[in-house]
Amino acid sequence: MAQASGVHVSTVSRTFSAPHLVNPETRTRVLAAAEDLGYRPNRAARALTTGRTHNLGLIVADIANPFFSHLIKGAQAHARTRDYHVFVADTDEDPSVEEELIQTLAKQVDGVLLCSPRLSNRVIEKLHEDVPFVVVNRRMKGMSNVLMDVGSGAREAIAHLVSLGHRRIALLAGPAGSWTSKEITEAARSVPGIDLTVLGPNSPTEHGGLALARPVASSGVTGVLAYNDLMAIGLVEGLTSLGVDVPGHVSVVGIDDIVAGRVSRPKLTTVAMPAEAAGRTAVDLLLQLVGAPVTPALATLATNLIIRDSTGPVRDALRGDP
Amino acid sequence: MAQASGVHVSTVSRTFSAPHLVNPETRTRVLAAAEDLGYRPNRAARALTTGRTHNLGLIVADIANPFFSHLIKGAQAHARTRDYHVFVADTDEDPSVEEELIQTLAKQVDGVLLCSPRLSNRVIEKLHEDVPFVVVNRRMKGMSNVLMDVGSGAREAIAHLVSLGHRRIALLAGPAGSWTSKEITEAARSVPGIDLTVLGPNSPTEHGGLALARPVASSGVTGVLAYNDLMAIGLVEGLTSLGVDVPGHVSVVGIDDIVAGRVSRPKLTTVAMPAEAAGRTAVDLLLQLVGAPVTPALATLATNLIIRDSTGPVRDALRGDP
DNA sequence: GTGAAAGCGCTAACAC
DNA sequence: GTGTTAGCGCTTTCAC
Repeated sequence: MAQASGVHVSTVSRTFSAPHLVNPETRTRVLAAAEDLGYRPNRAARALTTGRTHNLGLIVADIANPFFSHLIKGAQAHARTRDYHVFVADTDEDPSVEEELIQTLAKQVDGVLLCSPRLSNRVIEKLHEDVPFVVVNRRMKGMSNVLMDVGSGAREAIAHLVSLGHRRIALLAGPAGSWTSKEITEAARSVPGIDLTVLGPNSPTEHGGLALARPVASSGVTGVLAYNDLMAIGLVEGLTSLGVDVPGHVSVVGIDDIVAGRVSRPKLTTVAMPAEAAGRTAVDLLLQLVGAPVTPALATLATNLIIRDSTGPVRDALRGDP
Repeated sequence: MAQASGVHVSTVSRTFSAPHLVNPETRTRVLAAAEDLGYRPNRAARALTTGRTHNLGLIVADIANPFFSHLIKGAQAHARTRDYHVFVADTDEDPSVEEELIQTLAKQVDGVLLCSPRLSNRVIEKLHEDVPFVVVNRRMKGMSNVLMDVGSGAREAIAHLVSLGHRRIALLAGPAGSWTSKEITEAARSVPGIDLTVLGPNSPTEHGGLALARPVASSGVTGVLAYNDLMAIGLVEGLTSLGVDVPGHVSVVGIDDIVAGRVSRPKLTTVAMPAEAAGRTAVDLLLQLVGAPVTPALATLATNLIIRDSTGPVRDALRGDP
């Protein structure tokens, strides 16, 4: 490449990384040579000297979960516009996998997007010494955070249930170690005048919800807020097959607003989470952290309740029914 | 690290890449030092000399499409067990983005998984000179392929419609450039005794299906096979809001078997595609290609029809109705 | 079994 | 404006 254009390698280098420092004519010549040799600077080699890999790591609990897949889509699309590639990794909800992943990725990326980590604060803080983080859906002091205001979403959801006459309400918690689950639980507990039952921790999947149908049915609650839509959908399935009508006997609210919730019957009432926006925002925060280690930033994204058909008024027969 | 353990760098190197060549005692000492310094060999630097990056590229049309997100999950999980990281990129169905992506990724990975590419054969063949490929859901001579037997799935679906008395059938095609779409179309055309209308190309999304509700309703067909579940779901939504009952007036079959199809009402009859398995298989083929450029392999994965509630018998009133 | 030296492809001073 | 040199962190002959 250097000899193909008749210049020294350093001139080739400058043509790509600091074009203004090279004579326009030379530049044209180098670019032309690059064009027909199909030459592109090797990013790995470049990383070795600059210390910038132009890669990002993105770690989620479950790639196939629609919430995360939208987040990934947003993050990846945004990263690409900034000339960054992104490694995507799935922990399968396993904290030890999460830790291992961060460690092996650390040297290969300029920063990592940690989404809904299940690791303890202590471990996250330790790992943070090796690589910049942006933590999504968890409050971590000293790091940039992208949070969704799921607490107020949960309060809104419960207020909606209360307005329909529900007093005995169940909260289906998410996985252990989930910040979101803790936020929801606290928010729900802060609502006065209701009789709250917290069930969990649970696997945040359709199957996890399905397994809760019997406990929910026998608990006597008339309203349910689930950790996410997948669980809510599983619960509705299970309840229906038990002969419990939704929303006739029990009202169900999910969280996330995934497609499956919009098309299931009854259509799922849910707290919408801006997953793609979270991905974009997280990339922004991470990239500004990479440029110059500034003060960690905190972004909070609004959620909002979408009322559909899985919630309805308490039936007289059940009011006060133990 | 070298001096921390009192040995030369080359010994450290050997400890990690060829442990059997180093004295057990020395090895223990080096490993211990690595442990408390948190040292890990820099993969980018290693790649520079070995030519193996231990990275894979994975390019899909739409990360948020459940079919692809499951494929990604399978590929990524399997890659991790082989000590590979994976870059995931989304083309948004845009061929030029696809090409650019492959080019920037080429030098950074040992190979790429091209899923449902929209590029022309010629361009793919040219790009293949730069980096090994495994192509998923498209037949490409000279490269390893992972195919799903969607042709026989489509035939099975249509046979099912025919057995219910349907003769006037519409096929909702997918995006231009989609091999799968072409396969389905050919398969459908090969079925004798039906009156087939092909509508498309279309955007392979819920919205794409929704937009087809009116054309389908006015076409007089009684059975529909859609390019994927997302479109089928959108179509059902649109049909329903037009007062057309599914499966009363029109029977609908999708392809993929995503969660949303299982929970929508009516539950969607569909051709199940083994997305996760495809991801795993593709990684296997790619890795064996990387080791030693062997003969490209071809893997064909079976599909199967899942009959649910969106298909039913033709109603007498409509039989023969124009 | 281990050290020394060269080199992977690039960038970053430093000369000229 | 461009060439020279050194060096990023590793692997890989080649000696010993």
